[in-house]
Amino acid sequence: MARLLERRKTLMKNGIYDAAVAVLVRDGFEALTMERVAEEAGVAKGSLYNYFQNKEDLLEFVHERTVEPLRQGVREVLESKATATDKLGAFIALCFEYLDVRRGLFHFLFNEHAIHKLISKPKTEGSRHLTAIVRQGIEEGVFRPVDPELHGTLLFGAVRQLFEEQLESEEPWAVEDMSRAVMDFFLNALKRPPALLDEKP
Amino acid sequence: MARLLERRKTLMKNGIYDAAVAVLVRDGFEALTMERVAEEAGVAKGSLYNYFQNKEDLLEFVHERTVEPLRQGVREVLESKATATDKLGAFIALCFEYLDVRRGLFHFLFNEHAIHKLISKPKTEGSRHLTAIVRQGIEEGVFRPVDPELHGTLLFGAVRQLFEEQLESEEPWAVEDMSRAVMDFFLNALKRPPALLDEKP
Amino acid sequence: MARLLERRKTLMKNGIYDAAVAVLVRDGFEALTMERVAEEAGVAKGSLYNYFQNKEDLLEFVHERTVEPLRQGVREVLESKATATDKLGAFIALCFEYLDVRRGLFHFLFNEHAIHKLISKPKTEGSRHLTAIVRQGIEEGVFRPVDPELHGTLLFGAVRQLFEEQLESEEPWAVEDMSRAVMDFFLNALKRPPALLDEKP
Amino acid sequence: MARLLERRKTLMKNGIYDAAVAVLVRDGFEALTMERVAEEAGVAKGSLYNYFQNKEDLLEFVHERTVEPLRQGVREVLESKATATDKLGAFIALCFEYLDVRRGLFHFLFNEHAIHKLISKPKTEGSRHLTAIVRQGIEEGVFRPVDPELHGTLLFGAVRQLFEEQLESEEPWAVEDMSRAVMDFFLNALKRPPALLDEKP
DNA sequence: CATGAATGAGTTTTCATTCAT
DNA sequence: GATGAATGAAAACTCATTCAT
Repeated sequence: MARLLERRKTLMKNGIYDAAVAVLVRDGFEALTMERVAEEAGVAKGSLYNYFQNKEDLLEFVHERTVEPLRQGVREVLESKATATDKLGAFIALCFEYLDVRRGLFHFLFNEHAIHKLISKPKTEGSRHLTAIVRQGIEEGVFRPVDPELHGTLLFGAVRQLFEEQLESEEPWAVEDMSRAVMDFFLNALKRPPALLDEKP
Repeated sequence: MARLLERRKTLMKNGIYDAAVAVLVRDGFEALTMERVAEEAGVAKGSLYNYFQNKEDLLEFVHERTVEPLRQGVREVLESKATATDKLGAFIALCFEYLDVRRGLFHFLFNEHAIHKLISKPKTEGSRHLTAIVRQGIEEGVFRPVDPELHGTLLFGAVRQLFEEQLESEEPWAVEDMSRAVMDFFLNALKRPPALLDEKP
Repeated sequence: MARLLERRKTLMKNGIYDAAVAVLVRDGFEALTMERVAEEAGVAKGSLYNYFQNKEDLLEFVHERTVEPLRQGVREVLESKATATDKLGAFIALCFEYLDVRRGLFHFLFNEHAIHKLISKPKTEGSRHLTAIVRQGIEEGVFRPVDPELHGTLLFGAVRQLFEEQLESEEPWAVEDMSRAVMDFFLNALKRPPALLDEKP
Repeated sequence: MARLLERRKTLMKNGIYDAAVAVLVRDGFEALTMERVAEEAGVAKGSLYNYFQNKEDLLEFVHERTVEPLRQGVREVLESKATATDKLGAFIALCFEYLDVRRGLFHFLFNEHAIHKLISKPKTEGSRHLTAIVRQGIEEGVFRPVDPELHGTLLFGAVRQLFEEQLESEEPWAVEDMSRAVMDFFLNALKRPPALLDEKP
């Protein structure tokens, strides 16, 4: 019984989520009023408050639900037994595949100040992931002995920028091409000089 | 006489600019109401509308005026006769020096959605500059024959990310250290493999 | 069977009454929403409407049920065969004993405007009771020949004020002390001048 | 110049005050929305916020401005050199004269919970004044040696109750009659018994 | 009868913009 | 040009009441 109610609640939250995303993608953040979300969701304004305490709450939910799958995927890659190089490739592929699906929405998620207040972490979360990969790569001896923190940041920034420009590009690249190109860039930036290949770090 | 009026107008705009920046840095974007700007500038709310058509206009001005010096510096570097490598170094140094001065303000400029609407260009402007440098480097034969567009984007993203994380960092790096580290990263990502040094691109 | 249903209904109303009082005492009138009452009573919001037509109805019930015992006690005193002096004493004692039990709740009952709309009578009801006592006392020849209406009002006001100040007092008096002191005041205000004791009114 | 602006501001506040009072008297407290006040005052809703920070502020102003004259009068009486008996008479007269002017409004001021929160003092302020008078009367030897605190409260309550009942009465007394009757009551309640005049208190 | 999600009118508050002085 | 009071549209949020299950 409680299960049924839970289901209903989830269904409703999903509907509201979809509505919010639709408004966001179509009209942008400024247009995201409770009224419009309700309208889009086909419910009354007041009903939104049966599922979210306030607008901030709803925004947080939208962000969470949107980013979670990507974050989850990245986490799995990170925790796998793969080599740093493979993780790097997987990370990049994940990002761009995800981009492909959620184009419009991400524009909001990546840029919104109001959201940034809530989620100062996510921006650096990517950096931290890449930092971990870089560190692993160095330990595996396939990457140069660079500062992992710094290079994690730089690599993440590179991905993010491409991500964002693709987001608004009129003629975006194919996901595979982007992934390959970025991977190439990363490996060149990190790979040990050939002359040193026989040295052990 | 017209000259004098022009001068007055400029003076006033400067005062308003300073006020807006002060509010922005101190209280954030949400607090940036016309009222507060006027108050901070020591003029009447209505007077703002003698110098700017509307809030959007003022915001654009703030952005323009803030970014312009950096943009100008970058342009000069770009148009100079220096080698790609030197331009790269100069570009990076310029960015981080600028960051050092305007910390608080940039937080707003880089993250604010409302602003982003107005200034979709600047974000890609950096990419274009670096694209130009990369292209020059390739022509000069010191960089690998990569896709300049893509690598311009990636490099700019790397700088931007570091820039932003430094913006909110509790213990930021020294500007010189950052510049050197980033330069190192860039050169490694772009330099021609030693084995190919004698080939002509 | 109808009897049984009646019982159930009464039980339910009692539960709702208790809940409403609990909210009122704990959180004040502004917090008395149907939702909170239902929650406190452990029933669904909609169920309240099976027992009360609307909020106003419920409020009226709360008032009635709260004041009724006091009113009943007063009525019994009034209708008894006691002397005016004894009735006066009993009235005062009743009031302050009642106060002692319902402190928090009365704060609401005595001061709330919304309630006053519903219950313009009760305020004057006390006056009327005391008017009756004064009238009896005059007839019995123990009170001065004053205007019973006016003095009923004045005496009731005196009790009420003390009542209310005690309600919010940090260190309230003992009930007996208060009763004695007020009785003394009343008798002095009403008693016939000793010199006139042998005159008939 | 500043004087002029000050004047304008005061004028406006007066207008808003009048409007608020009109709504209050005509339609009661529940009907006192910012919208209705604005409408009644013939200004825009937003304009109210140029003179009052929020609704609470406005309410406080209404209360203050309404009660102040009475309070001022009472204060002057209290601080005068008159005898306790005269002060008592003056106090009573003041109250009822004031009542005569502000009938409808007082209903709100005396009963409103929301207001009471802001002004827990005023209710007891009257008690304190009468306490002072009683104390003076005892010192002057014209009142019985009663507890001034208690009797201040009782007397104030008596006045207040009469005040309130008159407020809603269909056929109110003349102010002079009321004053005389109450004064008579007070003096009887407080005067020293003639037979005991030679005893020491 | 019990439930509690849905409703939507109503409330406070903000703020860019206008305009009379 | 300067001023700042006036405006009013728009936003977030509340809550008594209804009604399908």
